[in-house]
Amino acid sequence: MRIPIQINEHSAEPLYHQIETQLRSLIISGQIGEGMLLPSIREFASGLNCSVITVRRVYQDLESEGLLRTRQGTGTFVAGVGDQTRERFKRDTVIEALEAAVDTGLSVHCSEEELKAIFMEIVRKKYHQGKERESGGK
Amino acid sequence: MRIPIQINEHSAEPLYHQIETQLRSLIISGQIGEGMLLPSIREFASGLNCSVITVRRVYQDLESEGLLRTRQGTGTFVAGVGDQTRERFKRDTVIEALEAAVDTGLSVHCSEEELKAIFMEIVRKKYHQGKERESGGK
Amino acid sequence: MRIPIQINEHSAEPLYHQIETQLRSLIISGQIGEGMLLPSIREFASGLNCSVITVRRVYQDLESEGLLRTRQGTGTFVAGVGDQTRERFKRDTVIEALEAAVDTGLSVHCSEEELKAIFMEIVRKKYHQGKERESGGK
Amino acid sequence: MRIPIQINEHSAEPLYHQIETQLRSLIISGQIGEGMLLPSIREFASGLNCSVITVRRVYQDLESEGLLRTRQGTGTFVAGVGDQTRERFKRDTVIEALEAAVDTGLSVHCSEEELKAIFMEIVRKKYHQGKERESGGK
DNA sequence: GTGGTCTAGACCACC
DNA sequence: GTGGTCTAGACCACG
Repeated sequence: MRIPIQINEHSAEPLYHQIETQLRSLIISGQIGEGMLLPSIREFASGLNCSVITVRRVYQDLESEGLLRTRQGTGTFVAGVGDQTRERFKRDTVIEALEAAVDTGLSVHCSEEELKAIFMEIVRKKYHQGKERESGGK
Repeated sequence: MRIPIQINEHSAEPLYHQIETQLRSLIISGQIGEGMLLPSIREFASGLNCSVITVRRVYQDLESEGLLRTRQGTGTFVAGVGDQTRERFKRDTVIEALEAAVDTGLSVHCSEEELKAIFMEIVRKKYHQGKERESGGK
Repeated sequence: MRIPIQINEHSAEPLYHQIETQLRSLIISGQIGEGMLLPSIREFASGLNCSVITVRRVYQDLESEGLLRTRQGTGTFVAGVGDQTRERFKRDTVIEALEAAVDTGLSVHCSEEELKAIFMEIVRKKYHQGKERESGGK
Repeated sequence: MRIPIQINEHSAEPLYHQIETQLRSLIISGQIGEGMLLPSIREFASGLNCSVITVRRVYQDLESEGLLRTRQGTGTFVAGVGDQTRERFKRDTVIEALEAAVDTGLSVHCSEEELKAIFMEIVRKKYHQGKERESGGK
């Protein structure tokens, strides 16, 4: 299976962290289903054009979070995530991200109205964009 | 003049970066006015309980962004940025923060409605909180 | 790879600035090609007989100019700048240098004819010198 | 007498050095004639909006070069500069400036033809501009 | 007094 | 191995 991960070379964010964040999202949002076999470390690393050490670290970290399970000689699988856990995680993730953004707005003294207006515009753009792409793909 | 900077010792965010971010906010939000003389690097460092080198780096970085101007033997000043530039700077900062948050929402397949609801709740809480504090302070 | 940098110990020009200027020239003149891996800061510092901090500063400054790109744990690379950008960069550098020289001529009331004559003589000498050295080297 | 000095606040060049360079040019090019009384340190400093210490340093430096002469209680005068000295100085100054510019051209691998073309253009612009201004002033 | 430069050395995170 | 951060401390140049 092909795992859709986007690497941003120019970001200051460490490679392993970019991969972890995205893979975690894919698992928890259910886009990579429970029990599914992930690519081998070498295969994944080659696909991402990065070091095997980096992928190994990602698998280890997510395993220690309980999201993955490794079976010697067999491979790495997606562990079971309860619906309740999934929902709570999604919500927590979103809340954290939005709070950070609102804090930024507050720090530069952006008015409540302006912040809301900009937010609505961005949501409209990004969610609409996605729908168009889906429709286009049919 | 006393510059209100909050340092979080336990954060993974580098010291110099915390200071930079906050000082940048103070400048572009206009809370530190154009032409104002900032504390000397030694004085500031002592106040923040950090090395002079760290403060120097902050001043240097913000100077290379065009927000500060320093003259040897004289001190470091807030550079003159037009209101227009400041507004653009402010808007860009907010847009960037909100886009990151909405991207996060998209990545975990959060619905548009849920995202908006959570956002409104957070804004209400944070902006209201501020007002209460202001009223309480009177 | 060996980077040819000449340090002048006795100059009033700061060390880091000498290195920056020369390294910038090597990059924008295309002598160090796009994507090339530069020496590690420790290696470079040892070769230049200076502190790692000084080299680090050079790499950092050139990165903020967009000429270099560095990734933690991997190294520092020459950033991809288009030929167009490089040409503009080159031309700007030369124009700036020549304008400063002509301004000097004007400030001491040197006549247009004399200035041109001296310029031609210097160009002839320096460009010819270079060619002789190349021929001599064969 | 009003001494025409232009200070560039944004330059990294130290204040005293900017003043020295320009005053030296004015004296050696003969625009401030031999024996002329310069403004008092305080007066000059006030006119330039800088510290008296800075002007004092300028006068001292130029005096030690033999270009100025200070008489206790009387003031600072322009010392005599022989025509020969004046001519040699002018020439040396111009040569030094042009050599630096040509070196820059060489360092970025600018071709001889291009360098000459850019130079001619700049000379034409700057010398012509001056003449126009003179004519316009009449 | 101010900022500007450079050093040696430490510890951490990343690959 | 790589770069990233931070420290203490020195010395110089500027105003």
